[in-house]
Amino acid sequence: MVVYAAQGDARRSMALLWQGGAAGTRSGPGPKPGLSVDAIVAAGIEVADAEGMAALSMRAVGERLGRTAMALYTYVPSKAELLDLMYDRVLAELPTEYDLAAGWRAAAANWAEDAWAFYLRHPWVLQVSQARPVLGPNEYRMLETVVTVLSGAGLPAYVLRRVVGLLFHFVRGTAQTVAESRHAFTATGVSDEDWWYARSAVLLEVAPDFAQRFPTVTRMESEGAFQMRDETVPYLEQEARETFEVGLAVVLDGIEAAARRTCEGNSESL
Amino acid sequence: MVVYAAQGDARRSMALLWQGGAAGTRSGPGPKPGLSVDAIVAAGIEVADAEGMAALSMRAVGERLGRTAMALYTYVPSKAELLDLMYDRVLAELPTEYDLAAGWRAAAANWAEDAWAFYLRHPWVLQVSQARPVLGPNEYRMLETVVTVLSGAGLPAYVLRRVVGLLFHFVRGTAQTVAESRHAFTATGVSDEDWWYARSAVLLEVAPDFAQRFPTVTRMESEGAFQMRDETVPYLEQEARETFEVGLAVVLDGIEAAARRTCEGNSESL
DNA sequence: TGCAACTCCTTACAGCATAAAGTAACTTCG
DNA sequence: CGAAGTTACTTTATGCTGTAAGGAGTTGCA
Repeated sequence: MVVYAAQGDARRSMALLWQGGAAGTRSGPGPKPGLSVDAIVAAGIEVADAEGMAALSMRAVGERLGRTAMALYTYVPSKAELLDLMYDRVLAELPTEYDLAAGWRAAAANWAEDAWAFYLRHPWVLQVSQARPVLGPNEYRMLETVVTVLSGAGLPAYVLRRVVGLLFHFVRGTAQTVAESRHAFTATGVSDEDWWYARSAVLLEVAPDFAQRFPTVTRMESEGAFQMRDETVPYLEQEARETFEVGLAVVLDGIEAAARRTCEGNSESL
Repeated sequence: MVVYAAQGDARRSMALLWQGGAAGTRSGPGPKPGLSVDAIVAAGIEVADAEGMAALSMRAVGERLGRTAMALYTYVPSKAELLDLMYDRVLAELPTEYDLAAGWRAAAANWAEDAWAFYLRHPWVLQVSQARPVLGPNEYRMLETVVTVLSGAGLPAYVLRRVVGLLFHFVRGTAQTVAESRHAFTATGVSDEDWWYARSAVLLEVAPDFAQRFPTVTRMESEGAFQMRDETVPYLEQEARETFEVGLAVVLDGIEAAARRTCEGNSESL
């Protein structure tokens, strides 16, 4: 389930994002507002954190506030705008200050670690589409942070801009695997171990020639066999964690290599 | 919209995946089957290719075959299993042979290019969850291909396994940006250019202090400004394409660095 | 000729976003 | 002080979704 940014009235959504719910309190006729944009956004985040993106419905958010779904439409133009606001609000949690004294590489690793933890705290954020982004203040704040950290590598602006994308895709992708693994557990009640055990047994039955058909995979699986580090953390989650750690090192190595090439003066020889 | 793999009867789904719809033709009482698993899977792929994952409904697939939605349940246990079959079937399109004579790096770049094109031909594939994977024959075939190609780098199995994950996350992530950008266009009719033009105008109104608040981003945007290469390809799509190209080079550099460290004998010093 | 098996259809249900219309509360103006 | 106008919120309704339940019609074998 990918959820797309609101494509309606740009002026209204951007005002909600950048100027908060109200630009000055209202004082006209009619009953006093019992809700606020802020309260609705907060309730939306609570629902999404607790039950996931699929459970985020206008009914659910309204219910949490003691209202019907339709009551929310007084404050928020549509579900898409509500999600934009939730997304930008929750991004405020991310730190912005990273010590560059120990080098950009350590700072970048720390940022990636914080972002990873953030995505796992709010896994629904991974389902917000990245094309045609929300363009809220906290999205730019996060971007400013990453760009500042990676600027230390001394890449030309052209490369820097794309490397930021690479880092985002990588962190989001690995975090998503963990998020989906957790979702599968809560949805089915079957642990990663039990799932894998059952599946691989059936796999052997159904494809007895597996090792002949896929020799390289078979060899890698046996030689690079996974070592359980922590019995309390599910199998697939530990795998994803190691992909994150090893992959991050590889990505940072790659950035260093690109920077080195820049210094040697032939930054365009990709 | 992430769609998860079927979690039902493992034996039945795996048999469908590995042994085709029927293990031997049926010859008992009752009317002759008018459909087949193959035909249903093909129709599903057609729907998903043409209208996207969100439009893939049992009703839509049935309609394409001149049946009702419920007719499909005679052949396929549920929508989740149908999607597993669609996923594995469509993966058969990917090439498996890459010439390693020119080095693993060129082969890996070629594979990434083919995978990127594949994902953009079938963007709905990007919405199939990667945790608790489908485990079909073509998924393993693709994995075998990638592992074979990357084996050329001489990484230890432990690292190789994780690097495969990195490469997948990266290719899928960049392709997804393009897929979502295209989706946004067909869904709204607004081009990337028009969208960005309208949004950035409002952004200036609503955040006049943008350059002070986000100086590093502002500097990167102006220095690394995007140069339109091809007027016929949308803006965000060209951006994503460049992230793919630059990012791929960085990732392959990183793999080379990891391999070099391995040769020097301290592969674990990440 | 029955009977069992099988394909396929109709109907039904709960849940989704949101349009439209109605009710009640509140301020302001005459 | 009462009417008018504005606003908060509710109810109702529409067309989607996956799939459970039950029924109709077709076929092969006893």
